[in-house]
Amino acid sequence: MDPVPLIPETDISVIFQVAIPASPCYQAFDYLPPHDTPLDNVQPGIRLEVPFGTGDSKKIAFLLAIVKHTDCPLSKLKRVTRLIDDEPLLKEKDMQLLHWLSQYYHYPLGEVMSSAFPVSLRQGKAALLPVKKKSVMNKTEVPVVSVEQELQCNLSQQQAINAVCASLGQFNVFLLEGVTGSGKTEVYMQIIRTVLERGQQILVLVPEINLTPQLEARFRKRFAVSIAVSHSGLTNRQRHMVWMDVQQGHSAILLGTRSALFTPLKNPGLIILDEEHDSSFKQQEGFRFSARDVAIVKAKLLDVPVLLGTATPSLESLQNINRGRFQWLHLPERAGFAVAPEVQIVDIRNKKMLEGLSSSLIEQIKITLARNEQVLLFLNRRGFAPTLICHTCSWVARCLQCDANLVIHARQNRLRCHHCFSEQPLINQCPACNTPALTPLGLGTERVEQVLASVFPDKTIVRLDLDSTRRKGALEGFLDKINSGEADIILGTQMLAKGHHFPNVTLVAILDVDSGLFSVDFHASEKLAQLIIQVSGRAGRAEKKGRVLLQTRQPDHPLLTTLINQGYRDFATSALAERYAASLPPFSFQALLRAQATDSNKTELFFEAVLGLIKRQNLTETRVLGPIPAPMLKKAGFYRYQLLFQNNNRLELQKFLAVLIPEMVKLKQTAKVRWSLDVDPVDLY
DNA sequence: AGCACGCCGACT
DNA sequence: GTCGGCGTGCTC
Repeated sequence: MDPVPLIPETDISVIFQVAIPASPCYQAFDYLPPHDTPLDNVQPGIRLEVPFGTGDSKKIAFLLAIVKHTDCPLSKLKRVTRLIDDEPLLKEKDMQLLHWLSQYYHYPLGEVMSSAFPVSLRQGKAALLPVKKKSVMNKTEVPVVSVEQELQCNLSQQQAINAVCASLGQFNVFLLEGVTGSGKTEVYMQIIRTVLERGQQILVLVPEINLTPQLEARFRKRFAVSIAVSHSGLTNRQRHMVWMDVQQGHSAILLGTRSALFTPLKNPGLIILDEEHDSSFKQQEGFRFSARDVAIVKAKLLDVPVLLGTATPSLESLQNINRGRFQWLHLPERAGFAVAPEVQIVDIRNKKMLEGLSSSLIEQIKITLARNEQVLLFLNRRGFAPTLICHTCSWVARCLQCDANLVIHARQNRLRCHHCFSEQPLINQCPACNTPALTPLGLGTERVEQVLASVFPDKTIVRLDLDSTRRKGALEGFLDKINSGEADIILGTQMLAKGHHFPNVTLVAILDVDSGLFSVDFHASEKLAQLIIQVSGRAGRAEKKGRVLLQTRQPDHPLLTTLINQGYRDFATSALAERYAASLPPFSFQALLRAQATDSNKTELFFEAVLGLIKRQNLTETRVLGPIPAPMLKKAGFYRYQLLFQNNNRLELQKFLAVLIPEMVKLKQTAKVRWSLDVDPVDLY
């Protein structure tokens, strides 16, 4: 046998180009190959350990390519310490996706790669292979035993299934628009069955962790295949195992939240993204990607169809349908016997209110409870009251770290800031004028719970918000209470709006619609309309007809009247027309540069330097708006400002950022602030 | 981001 | 005399 060829010490004709997660480092780094290691089977996508920086500190790096030369002075070249993987954990297509992500979001490649791996693999732990089972990807033995019978589909469901199934094996984006209760999940499952029969894997993404259990349960009931579930609730080891399991092709279905998107699929056949309009798909810190947009890019790379499902399509997706880029699939009616709820505006101007509840709402609650049906009340503000005020001297409890009021949490006797972690005991005496009585102003879920308890003393009330569900298992307990019929009135925030199926709820009320009507962010009306429709969708999902009440002081607001009289699609059409007239997304493209520092002078100097750079580079094609202070200027002790970039052409905006960001990183003012770039921001403030 | 180098004020 | 402040610059 031939001796293994060793790379002589002096031979620099082999250079390892690697990506290292070392935050602001955008460039690849060059290394000499490791000692005494045959290179015949070394492929891009493997992990390496490399010396990096001063001392003997080591980093886990990712091999990008093996090249023949380097621009780096030879004296600087260090040697790779060791190869961690024998075989690449990522295939070429996976690597291509990561390269695209780094370029599009202008985020360092090393960090992007790092975020694609579970923590233990990031840290360089060995890739544990799950026990070798027979791969379910083996076409010859399809284990698709439907445990549960498929439901009979109506014509539009069947058309949707046929359209996607006809496209298997090639890229296509489908938008499945169906009201709550129209049977989207059945459509997903029948398509999934066909993909399983082809011996391929399915990636199913949901916006948040709470939505995984019910979908998982339905999949398990239907399919006798290995199903992997991945979300932030798993331990590092569990995540590692799930990741490897899917990578090895041992699980046929991967169900998860946005981070599951990066798990490499051995044999991908379909990507499903449920509730595509949901802004939780946008990562709001660090690497700010949109899981919806990335899912589409990934599907394109993999040559598989991607199916986006929702009752309330995002304006971007509707525009993509209008332009013929997405194929529209529509489920116009509710499946089975369910009928659409009746939506009604409750004008609360000059009405006597009982802690946020109008008399007509209380009347409706009574009628509903008398019929032994459940009531769901939505208020997007947790705590007892958002303000504590002194009526003598008008002192207000403020957070010292933020430009915000402290929220009263009566249960725990605390005043809390919802924007930083600060909190303090609840006080009764005004610290400014010593008046021995302070007044809680405004409404939170705790306060509404209290008034409900006094109006309906013999009824069971369940409050679902971040505070009440913090304890592990608490949410499941509440959901059981609701589903068993023990709960009469369900009261809660955001988390009620999403996906949960409460068949006995027939009355839904939104206590304060107005808080969403007058925002400075142009996305707000779209989000409010989606929220109203989603919350309304909780009403009357079974045979019982539902009723929805919207309490407002703006009963003639066009958003509400259009939405209620003409429906979501008409609202969306007029909202798109407004966006077009104002050249706003999806008719233009934006990126938001945020910066914050404890010393506001530093952010000022930073943006001054950025503007100077833009001028020097003569980057005139792209509109530059600002910098402006964030609406909450001071948060957690940091002063925050932002600069908005906008261009009608996505590519032009990308070119602009591609010049600006690498130059900006080199400015000395940049190092003095915490900054972030948000491409396609959904939260402008 | 970390980490080291480097040049100016109050201490044993 | 020196310990350490953080401003600046680099990481193959």
